[in-house]
Amino acid sequence: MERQSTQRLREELRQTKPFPSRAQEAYLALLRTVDELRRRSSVLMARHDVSLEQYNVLRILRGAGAAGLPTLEIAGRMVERQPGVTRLLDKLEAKGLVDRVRCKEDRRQVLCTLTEAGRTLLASLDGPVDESSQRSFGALRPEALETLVEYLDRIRYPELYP
Amino acid sequence: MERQSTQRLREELRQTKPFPSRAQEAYLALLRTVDELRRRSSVLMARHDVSLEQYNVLRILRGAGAAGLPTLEIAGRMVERQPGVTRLLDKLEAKGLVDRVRCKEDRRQVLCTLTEAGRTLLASLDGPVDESSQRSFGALRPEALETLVEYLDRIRYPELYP
DNA sequence: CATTTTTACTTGACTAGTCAATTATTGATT
DNA sequence: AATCAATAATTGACTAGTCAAGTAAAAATG
Repeated sequence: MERQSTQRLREELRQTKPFPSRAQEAYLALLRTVDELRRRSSVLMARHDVSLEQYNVLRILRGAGAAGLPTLEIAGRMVERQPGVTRLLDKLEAKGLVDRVRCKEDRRQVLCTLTEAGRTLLASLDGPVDESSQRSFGALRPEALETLVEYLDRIRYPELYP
Repeated sequence: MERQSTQRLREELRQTKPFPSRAQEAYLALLRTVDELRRRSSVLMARHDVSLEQYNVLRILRGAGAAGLPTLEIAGRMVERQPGVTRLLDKLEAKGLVDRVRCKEDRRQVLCTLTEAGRTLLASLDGPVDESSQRSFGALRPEALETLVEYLDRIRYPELYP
């Protein structure tokens, strides 16, 4: 089990030396896994001429409903920083997938909403995305998935788990 | 018909629950965790004016020893594609951390080796990197780390775990 | 009120990554 | 040997992300 996966990771990296520590082995496995997952879903998005990151923005906006969301709020729900989100929105607006309107109540904010085109594009991606996700995570039982999420939480917030 | 109603149901779930499925929750947790880990180590590298990616190239070269490695071989041990590695090497060579010499036996290849400066820089990062890694993964017991690596392996190779 | 501080977003200058096309060299095939 | 295919690396044109600095509007303060 463990020995097997260590072996495979070593082969994958074509590395002869053992890992300096288990922690670093886990770190590399994390990087590789996320990269692989990104690649798998990017293929789906590419067919609709949006990037994975643009897709994530669209999905957040759909979750927010008709009221829309200000830019900073979108950034808060993503991994990226504000400037990156502004630039993503620039592109999405140019493609007609998102509307941006300066908020009447607070003219500093810019409210972003999905256009009809954006909603349609998202809808056509729902099936494929879900299938791909099931394919990737299907090898883990629900309890394993739960454990995985807990472990990842611990890594992100080590101070909460002494 | 059937398809539409499941879609509607899914959308309803999305509004009430934060995650449409455990798989997607795990996916997001993975993205966030890797991003956080990248940030933590980037701070260390930044003090020596190299990026995390440049550091990874240096470490691979150290692992390869005095013989050095051709560009494509470095790329093979990383997450990135060749063009990205060429550009990373451009910057590392400009900083005097890496030497590049066209290989005598096969003039298509370019052999890359660490310079003394590169070796010194790496050495001074060893301690901090290991500490940071222990801090991040310290919240997981060794058995948990093993399990984590195994789960990640399953995600990358779902077909091997039916 | 006028002034300062904070907030929301944008822009500039960078690093980094991708795919597709290009160059140089090696190897294989008539 | 002349040609054609494969391989190694690079370059071009893109997307995306970062920090730091700038703009504009709202809130807080004196």
